[in-house]
Amino acid sequence: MKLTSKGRYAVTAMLDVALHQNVGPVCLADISERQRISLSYLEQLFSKLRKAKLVNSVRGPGGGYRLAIAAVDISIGAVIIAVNDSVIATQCKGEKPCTPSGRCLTHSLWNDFSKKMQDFLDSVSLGELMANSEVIAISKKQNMVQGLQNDILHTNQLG
Amino acid sequence: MKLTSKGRYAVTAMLDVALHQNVGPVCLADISERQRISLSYLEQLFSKLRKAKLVNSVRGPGGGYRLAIAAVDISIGAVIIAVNDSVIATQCKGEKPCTPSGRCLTHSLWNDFSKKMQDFLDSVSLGELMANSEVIAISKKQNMVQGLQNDILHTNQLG
DNA sequence: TATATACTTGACTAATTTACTCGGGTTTGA
DNA sequence: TCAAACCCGAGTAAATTAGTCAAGTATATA
Repeated sequence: MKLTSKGRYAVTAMLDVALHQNVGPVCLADISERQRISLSYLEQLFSKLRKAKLVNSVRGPGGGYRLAIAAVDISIGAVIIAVNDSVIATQCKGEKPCTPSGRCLTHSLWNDFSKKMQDFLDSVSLGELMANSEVIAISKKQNMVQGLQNDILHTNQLG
Repeated sequence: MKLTSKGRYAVTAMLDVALHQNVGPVCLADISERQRISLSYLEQLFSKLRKAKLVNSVRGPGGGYRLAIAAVDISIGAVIIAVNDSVIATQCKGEKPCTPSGRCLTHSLWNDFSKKMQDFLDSVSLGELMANSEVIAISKKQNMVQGLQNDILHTNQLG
């Protein structure tokens, strides 16, 4: 599992699709403009995302991409793995049985962590992020209204 | 937050120190041999780990590195950040107020995730990994003993 | 004090990956 | 038909990784 800006681009783009797909397929040109990612790079990323069955493509004018499944069913981990083709082969798999002086143990400890990491990334979905943000947005809005009301009250009391 | 093989090397090396420091400071040459990481590369990594106050160095013959604090107090996140000097500056920080058409929202969603990720990495410590592994090791040992006993019983019954 | 051990630092480099460009396709709605 | 959009592969500059080399400096110990 690798986590670089490539994965960030992919997740960002997927979030963009999730946010805009209610008005039909989302075309890459729009994502490119909104998220400032080069069109050709997006093409490469979406080629992989499509092969991973995370999005469906609609060709021709008015076409674009749609999520292949619900946003809540798409994990961040799946998106990141989809665009990082080379799976890191960390563990000393058979070739030379690892010096008994500690290498295997350290590797197995790293694998423990790697597994935890994977589980974590699989447990967070695009949909969850969006839902969280809605809650926060609503809460912020309420605070603003509250603040405004306080201001009005305050003004009234003073004036 | 970036997660590449550089971070893996750093965590692996720190685990090696944690596992061997009971017999005094651990020198880089030993880590290099056990974990198959080039000495010079380890020097670079430990220079950063030392600056991050995660290890202390002991110079001269018999010297090496020690954890600066207890293994349970060193998070994987801290180790990874220590060796990745360039913090990814994802968020559109002020420069141009982000097109209102969606960029800011997507970025803030990514930041939500990034925060979760950071919290997760901060929540796992070197010590925790080691403790887990001990439990697993003991359990494996018991299984082996059990298996051996079964073999003996079986042999006796047949012979 | 001499000396070997081991950390410290910085400059340099090959290999790899990332992020991107270019130039062509193909599909399809209007 | 035509233009919008996906599709595909080759190529490439920039960045990063992983590593080398060559000097140091500090210090335990003989």
